[in-house]
Amino acid sequence: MGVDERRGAVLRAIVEEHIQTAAPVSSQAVARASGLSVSSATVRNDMTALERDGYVSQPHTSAGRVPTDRGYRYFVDRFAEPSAIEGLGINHQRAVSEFFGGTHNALEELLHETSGLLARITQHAAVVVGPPPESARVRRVDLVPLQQGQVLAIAVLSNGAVERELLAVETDLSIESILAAERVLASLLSDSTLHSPLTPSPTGDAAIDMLVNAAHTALHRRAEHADPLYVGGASRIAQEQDAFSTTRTAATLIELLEQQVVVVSLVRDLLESGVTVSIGAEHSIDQLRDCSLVLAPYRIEGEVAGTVGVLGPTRMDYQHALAAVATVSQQLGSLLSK
Amino acid sequence: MGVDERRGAVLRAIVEEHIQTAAPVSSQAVARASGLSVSSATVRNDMTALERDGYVSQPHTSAGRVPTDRGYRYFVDRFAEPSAIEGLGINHQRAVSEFFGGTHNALEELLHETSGLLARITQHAAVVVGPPPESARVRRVDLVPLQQGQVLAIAVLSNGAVERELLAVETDLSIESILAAERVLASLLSDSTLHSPLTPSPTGDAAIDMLVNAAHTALHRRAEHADPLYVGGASRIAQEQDAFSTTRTAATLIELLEQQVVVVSLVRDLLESGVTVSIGAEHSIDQLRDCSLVLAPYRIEGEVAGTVGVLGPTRMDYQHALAAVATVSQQLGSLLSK
DNA sequence: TACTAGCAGTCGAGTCTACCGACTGCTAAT
DNA sequence: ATTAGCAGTCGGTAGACTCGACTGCTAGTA
Repeated sequence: MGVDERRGAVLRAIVEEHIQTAAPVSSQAVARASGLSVSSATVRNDMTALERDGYVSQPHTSAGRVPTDRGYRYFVDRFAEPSAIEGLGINHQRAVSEFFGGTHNALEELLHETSGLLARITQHAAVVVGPPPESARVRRVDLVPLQQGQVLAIAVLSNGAVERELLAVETDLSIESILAAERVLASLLSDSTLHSPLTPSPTGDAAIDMLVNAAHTALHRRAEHADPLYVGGASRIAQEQDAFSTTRTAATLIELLEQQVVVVSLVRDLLESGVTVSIGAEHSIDQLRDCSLVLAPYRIEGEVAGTVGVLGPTRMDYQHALAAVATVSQQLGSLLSK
Repeated sequence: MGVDERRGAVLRAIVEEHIQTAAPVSSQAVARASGLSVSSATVRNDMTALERDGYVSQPHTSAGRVPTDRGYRYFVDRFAEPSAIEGLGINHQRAVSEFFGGTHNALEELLHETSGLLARITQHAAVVVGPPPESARVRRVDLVPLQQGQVLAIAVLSNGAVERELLAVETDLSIESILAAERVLASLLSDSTLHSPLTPSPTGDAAIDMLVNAAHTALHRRAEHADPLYVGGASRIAQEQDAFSTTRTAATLIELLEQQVVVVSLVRDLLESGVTVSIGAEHSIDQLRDCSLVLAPYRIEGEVAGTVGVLGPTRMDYQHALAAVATVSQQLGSLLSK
């Protein structure tokens, strides 16, 4: 076995040990657990080399080594990815099967529950990005008068999502005008996407045209909103005392998840550049400096429709997280394709 | 000034001081800040009496006094309630006005944003319980076929809420049958509540009847679900380091909010017995032992429709919280009544 | 050249002590 | 009834000390 190969094994042992114990890993522990038959002194030499190259670091002089972001990165690229699918225990596999085998409700609820499932099996916070509204076709458009001067515009999409916008209208608008506008919108939008650039053609009746336009732009605008995000198990973040030093950082993280938009765009950016695991400060969101994000896109009828992901401390079980997101995304995709 | 009156003033000073400083309050501090012109020795005598009666307690022998749940209770009943509405600063009042003056979307989004507003001005977690589905009348029923064998049943309610249920149907169901079922449901449910005990009368066509029944029971069941809960500012809980000793308890609290059901029924129970402020262990939810809950129902056209509330540590600014929930609930109610 | 054994050095963490200061409770005086 | 003053209690902090878990280095070995 060459030196480089052994150093990889040492790094691997350091990462695996550190994931388990959360403490700096000593040369002795590596010599004992790595399966290599070398002395701790040799391991120490390798460790100094690994430290020189930036894969591990020392909290203080007389302590063991802790992996750096770079160390985790090497570990994930080299050791974790291949066996992703098998890495899920039988219990978790069964939980996933039961979940997707059971009955579910409309899209939004399903996605929300999926985030809960992922959080449960990984013990970390989980996110699910829903399919963007423009990916589905309009199946139905309703204009429902609620009170004087208020009309609710509703679009039912082919994936089961429902988009709504509340419109303010003139109070003397007749039921007949609303029905007429509804018909115009239905013929305009049916089987196209909300995002489609069609413009309504005037009917001649100004009141109807105004309502049609208002509803059309409102629904159109909604389709351009950020994709919907579902967060599960945010409370796990507060449990990870050791990883997120101050409670302040934990609170900041939870707040970030509440705001949604930052996370959604980060997830999108990462996947667009083909990244499925983002470790520590690799991305540019300062508040997520101490976190890793493990992602897997899910496909509906072959097309990428959304993403499931796990958000945990950099010191997380990547094998397990990768296996979890892979399994869940695959099952979710096939359920939604059905 | 009688002795009892002075003791009340001492208790009041202790509570107010403790709310500000989060530390045990000494007799000196009370003598200085209470506005009473008595010596600290007199205050000490009153403090022992207050302790004997269970209003305050001493963390250890040589420390100041801390209010007990009972102390807070006396404070809230005696000093806080009267001036509730005025207790909101001008900045917060403006924030509320701006919020309710702006435009909003369909009901669910409005309620969610309201919880965020309340969290922002109180600096605590906030909850909003939405109007129960059965309180609104059905304005529209849709049966939208999504894919082979799937029909989405949608009910639009008069308050702008939309209830959905996904139905599994036989794959060879014709569009005409679905439309026929939709008509039956529409005439059955229109202008009644989802909760209404009407039963559909058979049409003679078995396929149609089956679909009608499935949709009807599904929507009916949904109306019996717990009322919807919107949580804002859950991250504030993690920020309150001193109040929730371990991070464990903070995590438990956030988890409780995620689960929704416990909180919803607690809020309902409290309001039904006329309680608007629940302090510490007064209620029976063990995880909320160190929390207080400040509630205010909001009314839509005179009828109680839901609740807004603030969830914080027992050591919270009750004056401010009461003012905040009072103002927000009032404004929310009048917006929804409009 | 590659590895190992062993020793000296470093530093964090835990323990013990002493001390300071912030309180209270009590008593005697007003 | 109130107050001033004093003695007593106890938590928190700082310093000294020890323990032990590491590493880095050097000299020796295959």
